[in-house]
Amino acid sequence: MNFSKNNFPTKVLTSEWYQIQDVTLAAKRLLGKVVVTEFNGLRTSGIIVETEAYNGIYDKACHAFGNRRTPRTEVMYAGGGVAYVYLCYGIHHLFNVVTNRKGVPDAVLIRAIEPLEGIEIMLERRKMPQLKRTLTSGPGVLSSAMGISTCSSGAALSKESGIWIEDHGITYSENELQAGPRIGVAYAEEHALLPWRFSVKKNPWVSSSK
DNA sequence: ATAATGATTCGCT
DNA sequence: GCGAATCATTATG
Repeated sequence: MNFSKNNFPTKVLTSEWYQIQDVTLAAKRLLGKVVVTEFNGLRTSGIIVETEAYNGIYDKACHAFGNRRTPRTEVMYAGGGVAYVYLCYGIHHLFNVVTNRKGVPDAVLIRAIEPLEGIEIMLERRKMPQLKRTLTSGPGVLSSAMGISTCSSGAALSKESGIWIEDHGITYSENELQAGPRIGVAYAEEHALLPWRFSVKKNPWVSSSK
């Protein structure tokens, strides 16, 4: 058994954990969890400090709005516990965690992490000389730092696929969390202002986008 | 086959 | 604060 810094027995989240029916609850529960990647023996990890919920077919900001099924969105229907990674603006690979049961295309976008392991590796991937807040504060740069690409889209979150999430016993009470509108979804009309972006209050690693 | 469009980031002002 | 970079995905003809 492995232990975290605070002596908590770390455990890998199983696919059962991701079957949460309420995607906003899933987004809140993912805060404090630890996302880990290990590609080519290079291990990196970080504590999730900012997420956004995307509510499947009912959410105009979600790629699966109106039950849209395309080769890209199909992985969101596979059931909780797989990764949905897609390319945004032709440059950025955005990492989402699929939640809820099979056939319900809910997903949580991971927007920021607090670096834990493999900081040297992340600095090199980002071509940054030293550790700064911007290393992992934002969905695009976080994927860059951890080596996540669209190659992982559809992969089950497990050690076998090189990308998974662990529980290190870090939890937050409701008043330690902050909720606000999601970023970059102005086109989603009446769904644009829903307070479905969640972050840890006063955490310096949260992305600065307003 | 072609054209429009981002769940963003970075550099400059 | 503002605008460009840049390309897979998608819808449409």
